Amino acid sequence: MKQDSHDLFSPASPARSVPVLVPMPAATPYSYSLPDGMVAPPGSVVQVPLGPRKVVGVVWDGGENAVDARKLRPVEKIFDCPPLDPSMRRFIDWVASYTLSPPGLVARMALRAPAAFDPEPMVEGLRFCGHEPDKLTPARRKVLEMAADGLSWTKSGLAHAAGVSTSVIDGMVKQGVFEQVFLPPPPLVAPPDPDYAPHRLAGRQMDAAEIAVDAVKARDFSVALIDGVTGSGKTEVYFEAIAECLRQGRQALILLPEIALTTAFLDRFHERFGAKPAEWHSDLATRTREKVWRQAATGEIRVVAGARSALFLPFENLGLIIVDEEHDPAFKQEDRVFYNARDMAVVRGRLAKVPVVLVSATPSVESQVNSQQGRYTRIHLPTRFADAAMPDLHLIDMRRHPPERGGFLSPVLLRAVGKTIERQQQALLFLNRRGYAPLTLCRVCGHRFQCPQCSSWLVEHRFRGQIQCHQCGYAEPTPQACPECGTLDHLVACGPGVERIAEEVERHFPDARTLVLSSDLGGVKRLRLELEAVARGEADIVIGTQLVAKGHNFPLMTLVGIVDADVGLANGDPRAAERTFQLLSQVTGRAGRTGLKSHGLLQTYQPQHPVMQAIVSGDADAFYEREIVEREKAILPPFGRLVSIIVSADSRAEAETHARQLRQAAPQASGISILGPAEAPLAMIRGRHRFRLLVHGRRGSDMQGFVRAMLDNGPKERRSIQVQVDVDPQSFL
DNA sequence: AGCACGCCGACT
DNA sequence: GTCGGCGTGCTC
Repeated sequence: MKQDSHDLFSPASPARSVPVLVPMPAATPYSYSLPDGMVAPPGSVVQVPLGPRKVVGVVWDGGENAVDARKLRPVEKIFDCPPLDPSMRRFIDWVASYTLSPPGLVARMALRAPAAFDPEPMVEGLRFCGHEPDKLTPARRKVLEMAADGLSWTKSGLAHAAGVSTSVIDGMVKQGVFEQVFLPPPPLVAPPDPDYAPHRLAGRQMDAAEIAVDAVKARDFSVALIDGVTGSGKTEVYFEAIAECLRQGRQALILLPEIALTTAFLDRFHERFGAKPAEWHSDLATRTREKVWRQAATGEIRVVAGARSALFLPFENLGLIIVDEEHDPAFKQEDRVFYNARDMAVVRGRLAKVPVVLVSATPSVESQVNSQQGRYTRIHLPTRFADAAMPDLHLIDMRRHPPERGGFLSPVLLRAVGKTIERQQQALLFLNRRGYAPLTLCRVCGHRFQCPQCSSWLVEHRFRGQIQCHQCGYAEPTPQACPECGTLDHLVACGPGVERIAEEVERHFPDARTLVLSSDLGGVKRLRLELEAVARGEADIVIGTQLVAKGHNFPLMTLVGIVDADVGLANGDPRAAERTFQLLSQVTGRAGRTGLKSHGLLQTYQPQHPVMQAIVSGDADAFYEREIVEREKAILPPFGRLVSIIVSADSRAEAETHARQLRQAAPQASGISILGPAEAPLAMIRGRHRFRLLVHGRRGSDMQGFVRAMLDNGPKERRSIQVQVDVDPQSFL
C-alpha cells in the first residue's frame, strides 16, 4: 500500500536507483541510478562516480535515504566478480554498528584489493598442432618431446621443461608448429590435501581433535577454545578440524597475529597438507593480494592464513575460522575502524553458520569466562607432546643478586648464559623495551627529554642515533648538549632497553654472536629472515623484545632470561597482571622443546608477587583461572553487558546519535552513558566506569593537552573523545 | 576517506 | 612576486 501511494508521486518513468556503499564516512549508503539494462543485485561490486573521482562500492540492501532524484549519478560499471553474499553483508552491517563506524569504511576493508574485481586476464599459451618444424635441431626435438602430448603450455614453462631458451620456441612459433591458446590463470597455491600426511596425535590430543572435528561436521555455528601450553599440540589438533573442513569441500580461515605468520608456520601446514595456505597480510605485493582476494572469492583457494584483515575476505564457501594466539592484542585494530578480530571472528562465524576455534596457551580473560559459562566449548591440552619438556623456571631475587654497577644483568643470569653458550646452545634474553634507554636526562640541570607532541619520555635509540617517542612516532637526532642549560656531554641514559642489554652482553661475552631482535630494526621481511637465522643456530645470544614471544620456535634455545620481569606490572592498566602472565608464559614457552634440559630465569624485584609465583610454580593454569580471571572479572565491566561511554567535546548531539545506535543494535545492553568532558573524569575517579580512553586527533595535535584540559574541565576543544571498553561479542548475537 | 578550494607565511 | 602549509566543506 505504501508502495502504491509512493508511486503516485513518482515521475512517469522513474529512474531505477540502487543504494551503494561508498568508501566514505557517511552513515547510510548513497543512491545511484541504474542505466537501462544494467542488473545489479545487492552485493554487486560496482564502480561509481564520487565527487571528482571514481570509487569502488558495493550495492547494498536497505538503508537508502531519500535524495533528490536529480542528484543521482549513474553506476558506471559492474565488476565481473562474485557479489558479496548476504552473510558477508550482514557481517559488514554488524561490524559497522558495533564499532560505531560508517558502513562504507567497513565495506572498504572487504574490498582492499585495488584491481581484483575483474577476472584475471587469461595467460597466453601454446599447443602443438601437428606441424613438424622444417629443421629438427636437438633443441627443437627436446621441445617437441615435451609438447607432443597435445596439452597447453606457457612459453616459459615449456622452455624450462625442455631445458632450452625461449628463443627456440619463438622460432618454432614462427613456423606454425604451435597454435596460440588462452589458458586460465594458474592457481596461486596448490589445493591442500586433507589426507596428505596423517596426523600423529595421541591420547588427549585425539579426544581434543575429535571435538574440533565434530564441530566442523555439525556445519553450524559454535565456538571452541583450545588451550594448552606451548608444544602441547594445539596446532596439530586444529589442523584436523581444517582437514575435515577440506573434506567437506569448504574453505578454512586461520587468523594469526601478523608476526606469527612465519615460514615456520607455513612449512608446518605444508608438511600436514602437502601445500601451503594462501597468505594474507599487510606486506603482500599488490598483485599477490589481488590474486588471493579473487581466488578466495571464487573458491579456488581453500585455506587462507592471514592477519586480522583476512577476516574481511569474501570467501565463497567458508566452513571454519581458526583464531590462533587468540589472546594477542595485535588482533585489535586501533585506527579508522576499531575492532578486535577475535571477537569479530565469532560474529562472522555466527552469521555464516560456521564453527570458530579460538586457540591460545594463555587465553584472554574474556574467552576464559565464556568457556567457564559454557558458551564456548573448552578443549584443554594439559601436557607437552612426547618428550618436549617444559623448562624449569626460577626467580632471581634482584635484591639478593644485584647486577654490578652500571649493569642490569644479575651475576646469576650471566653465569647461566655463559654455561649455555659453552654447550653450543642458545640463550634468549627478553626485555620488553625497545631502544637503548627509556629515559634520558641532563646530569647538570635535571632536564628530562620529553616528547613535544605528547609529553611521554623520549627513548634513546643509539643504533640509529635518535631519540624517539614510542607514543606518537616523533623523533629527532640525539642531541649532544642539554637544550635546557646548554651543557655538553652531560646527558645520562636511565634504565635499560634491548640495545643497552646487548652492549652489556657484548662486554661479558665478546666472542659470542649476539643479535638484537626488535620491531624497529627493519620491516617484516627482514625480521622473518632473522628469526629463521636464529632458528638455524646462527646466533648464540639473542636479545629480543616481545616479538620473540610470538609463534616462532627456536629449537636450540635452552635458556630464557627475563631481564625485567616486573616491567608492566605497575603501569596502571587493569589488565597488567593478565598481560604480564601471558607475555612471560609465551616467552618462557619458547625454550624446552628439544628434549634437552632447559631453564628459564626471571629477574625480579618482587619475588612474592602472585604472578611471579604462578609462573614459576607448576600450578600456573589453575592460578590463571582462579586469580587473574576472578580479579579481572571484577575490574572489567560485567560480561554480557556493553558499557560504552562516548565523551564528545564538540557535539553532544553526535554522541546521542551514537548512543541511540548502540542501544538499537544491542537492546539487551545496558550501562550506555554519555558523559561530557566534565563528568567523565569524575566517573573514572568514582570508579563507576572503567574504560580506556581513545583520543582521536591528528598527528601533531596536542592530544595530551586536550585530555589535560578535559580533566581540568577547561575550555571545550574541537576534538571528540570516544571511550570504549572491551566487550564480549557473544551477547549481541 | 579523499579532494578541491582558500587563505596566510618563507622563499626559488 | 609564487609555493605550500592546513582549516573547511563536499561528495548520491
